[in-house]
Amino acid sequence: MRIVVADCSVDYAGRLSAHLPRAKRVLMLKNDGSILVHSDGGSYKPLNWMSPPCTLAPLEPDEDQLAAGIVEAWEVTHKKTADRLIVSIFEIIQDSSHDLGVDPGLIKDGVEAHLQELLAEQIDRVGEGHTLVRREYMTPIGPVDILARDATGASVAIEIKRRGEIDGVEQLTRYLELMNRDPVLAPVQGVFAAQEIKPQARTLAEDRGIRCLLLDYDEMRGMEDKNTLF
Amino acid sequence: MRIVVADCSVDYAGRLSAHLPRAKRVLMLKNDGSILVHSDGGSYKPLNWMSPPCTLAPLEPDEDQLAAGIVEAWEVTHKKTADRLIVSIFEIIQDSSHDLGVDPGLIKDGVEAHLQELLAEQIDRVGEGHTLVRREYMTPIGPVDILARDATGASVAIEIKRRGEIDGVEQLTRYLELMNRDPVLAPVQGVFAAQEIKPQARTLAEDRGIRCLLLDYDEMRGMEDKNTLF
DNA sequence: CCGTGTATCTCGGGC
DNA sequence: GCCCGAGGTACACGG
Repeated sequence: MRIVVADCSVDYAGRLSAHLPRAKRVLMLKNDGSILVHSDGGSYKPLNWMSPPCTLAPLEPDEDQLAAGIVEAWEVTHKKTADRLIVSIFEIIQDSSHDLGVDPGLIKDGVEAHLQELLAEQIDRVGEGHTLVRREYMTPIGPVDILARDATGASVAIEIKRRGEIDGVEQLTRYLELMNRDPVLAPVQGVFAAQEIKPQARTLAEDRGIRCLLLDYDEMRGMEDKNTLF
Repeated sequence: MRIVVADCSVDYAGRLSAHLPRAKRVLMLKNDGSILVHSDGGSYKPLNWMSPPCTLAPLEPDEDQLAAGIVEAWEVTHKKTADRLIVSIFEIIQDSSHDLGVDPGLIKDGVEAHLQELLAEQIDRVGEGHTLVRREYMTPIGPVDILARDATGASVAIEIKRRGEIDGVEQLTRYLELMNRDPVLAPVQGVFAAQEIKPQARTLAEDRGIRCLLLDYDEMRGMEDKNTLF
């Protein structure tokens, strides 16, 4: 990792063309050849960047550039696409390098995948006597989160969201339409399960005959603990 | 802007909980109080971060932490949500500050709007004998990108995307449903035009009788150049 | 202020 | 490898 603070301008050509006028910025050069150009504002997104895999090479400034005050220039090119980023440096204010080693990486906890896992284990939360057929049941337009059967053996397609909004109801509707054409599955009942269901989503779902199910994450996790600890 | 290279561990609690085990990393502290935690890999996204508006305050390490080798700790709290990020520092390897000033910002040359403009000019790409009615044809639920007529005079509604995905098909479907209720327009044929159409989107579109049209941006731009240069 | 649509999205998982 | 869904999405633009 090399960190350079410099007065510079930047030009990018790839999916779009973009230009950064001359200003003081922080350039972060990672070991994989990638580069981030950060200013003192914005959020975590750099003003401009090049994602790996890419290579950084020095460019020889021509006479015009030297006359304009450019003391150094870098060309960062992507290895697979034609993306190109050029940093023109007017002054280097700080330049330091550090060996950071390989990062152990982020450990995350508590997302949608976990909800799906829990509901698959506790499928009777969908209704008494329900049984799991499989998670991520594939259809030509994407995977249904959970396919189950109710006590009578009828198919139940379950879409799980952390926050249930209209998009999720649309998604489930598409699956249901397709699955109901399959004589082996039809008729398929839809269940929209989420930790929180927006009123508009609930209205739309119920209007389409889709059942809504609120999930209590803490309670479900508690159940799991009970199952695993004893 | 303060840049700290340090041996540290990080804990985050907010929408999710996350933990970064002890390792050498780069900490970028922006003037608005926000912080980015970067490693030497990944892309422009930090391992962890806090977006503005937020405040950074030093935490006094307790005995256990001091015994564990923590020499300093920071608490970064979001001003509106309950998000909290804690950086525990075992060793500071480098610490520097710079006044970067306000950045003039990125100047983009877009592509998205240009596609619509080009297709309106080259409307026969939709089909022989097609004529443009108008761009951004307003409906009660939003503007259709292009309304045209085919060689027989029948209405054609065109939705344009750079990348055609399922959402775009849904959007066009809603427009078509509405427009087909208007006796002046009906029947309206749907055309889903994009530089790239995902298989699932194509499947859904064709299932709904919507025609898919691949757009070649370079070719279309080339046509335009020919028109404008000579 | 909030919703909507886009993104050089990034990131992870399945096939 | 591609394709797809999710995101602490971020971000601009419109109402």
